[in-house]
Amino acid sequence: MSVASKSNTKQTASADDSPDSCLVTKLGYYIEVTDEERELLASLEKAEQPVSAGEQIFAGGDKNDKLFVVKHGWLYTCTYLPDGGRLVVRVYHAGDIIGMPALSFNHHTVNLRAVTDGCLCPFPKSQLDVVIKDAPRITTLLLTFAAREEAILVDTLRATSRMRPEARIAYLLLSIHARLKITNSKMQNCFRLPLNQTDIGDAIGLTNVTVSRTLSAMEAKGLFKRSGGDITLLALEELKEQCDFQDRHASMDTSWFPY
Amino acid sequence: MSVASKSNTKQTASADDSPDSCLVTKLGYYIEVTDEERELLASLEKAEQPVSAGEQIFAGGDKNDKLFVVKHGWLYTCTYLPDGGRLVVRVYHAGDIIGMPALSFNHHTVNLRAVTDGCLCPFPKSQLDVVIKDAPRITTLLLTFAAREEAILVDTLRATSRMRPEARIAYLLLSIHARLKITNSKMQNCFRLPLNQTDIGDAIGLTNVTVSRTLSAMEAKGLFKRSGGDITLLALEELKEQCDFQDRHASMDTSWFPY
DNA sequence: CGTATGATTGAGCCTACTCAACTATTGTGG
DNA sequence: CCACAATAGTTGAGTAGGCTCAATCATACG
Repeated sequence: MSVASKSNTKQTASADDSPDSCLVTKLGYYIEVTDEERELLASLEKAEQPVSAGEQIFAGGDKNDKLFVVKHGWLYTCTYLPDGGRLVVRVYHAGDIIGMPALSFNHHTVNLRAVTDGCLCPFPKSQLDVVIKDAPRITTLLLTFAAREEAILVDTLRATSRMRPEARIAYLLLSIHARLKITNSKMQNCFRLPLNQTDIGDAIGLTNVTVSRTLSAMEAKGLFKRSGGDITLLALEELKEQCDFQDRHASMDTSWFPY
Repeated sequence: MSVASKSNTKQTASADDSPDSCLVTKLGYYIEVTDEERELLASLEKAEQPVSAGEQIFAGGDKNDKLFVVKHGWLYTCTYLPDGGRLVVRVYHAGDIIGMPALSFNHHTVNLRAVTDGCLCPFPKSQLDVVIKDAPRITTLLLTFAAREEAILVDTLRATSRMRPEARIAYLLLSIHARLKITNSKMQNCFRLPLNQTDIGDAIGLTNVTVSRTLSAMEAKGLFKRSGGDITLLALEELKEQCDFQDRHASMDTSWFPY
């Protein structure tokens, strides 16, 4: 599961960093990564671009020729509705690759904004070529990741468009929790949630008012505890049941992978 | 755009068939397909499995080791909510590959049901290996397709979770229209829509009652015309504006592809 | 300490839902 | 070819849940 650390990068800024490259940590959760593959992946993380809380990194419509590996920090992509409403599409953490959905387009389809200070590693789309030609296992994993995001987005659609506010909140908390656990093996049921209630609402189709009321009601029931910006999930099973939650991150069928 | 036809397959059952393999027709819309690639793709369509209207092909939870190419017919994937509600996730037509979102899982995440009589070509997941190892351009295209589905699903989420009934209907009609145009170059603004109003409602988060009222209101406005199961879009621009529609199918950035 | 941002709480409203009856269409067997 | 059944679509009336608007309270930061 975990990967022997041998890199000498010097980032220590955030709790969700690992001594190894974040990308390797994440991919290494699912497959064994060879030294050649490790080197190939490291080449995607050569450039560094620090970002600060609240900063917009790109906007929908901007020219789009790069992808980004998240080194640390929280970010989200969002899109605006004709009526001015906003939809938070996806929250990104260390080890995530940002930009895949727009691979096929010349221009970005969403806006990217940093929630906290952080660091991105931009690399050109065309650098995927090297991976595709030289590293079939990594390619397969990337394809599988992209396909999996579809399944996750369907879960989001299910929760966001058809469930009660309580269930939507439960879904959001559990999905963030499940994502964080992959690159943060020591994490238990407590994590920092740097989103405000408007962000949360925009992610699950509620107003900040309903989010506030619902969070209070759920906390009163003892489903979780808030303190500062931290969330502690107290009744995991009940939360899961409430929104019919499936963890799409914990395991993966790699039996059909090449080699 | 279109591909020189040279195959001698014998299907003529449905209007959306082409003399070439459906998969080649679809991929060939975006890149030039070489003869070797064509042969590789044909090997994915060797097996045939006829399906009849209403039939359930697999259910969520079933063992999942295959993908399917749609040869002809309409199908959809759907999932059920804890309260018994149903969500139609995606409609599939000739040339589509079914099952990508579940690539990473041992078990299906959704149910697959045939809307009309049709024909599927099942092939094992592991057959993707050959593509990944031998056909980097096809691999890139598959990766790009998977990533694009994410962008499309975000559009769906935007419409389904946050727009008025009229806009949702507009979105559904336009997205089906955009998909059909790819493998059906002669199609204009008229197409057969074999979904009933309950299916439509389950696809965009409305009840059949609201779908009925909304369809009637939109038809009265002259946005489209219904007759039998056929839909003719009369005011494309107005429909597009109503739901802020982006055609994710018509074009694709292939500039960064290998070779 | 003052300001800005974020969270909470209350009151009233609006839209799509539910429930229910009815009409239209399609398909099948006598 | 017609009669009947089953499925699909339409229409009306009443309801409820989350939204809007708005005021107040809490927290963080310079």
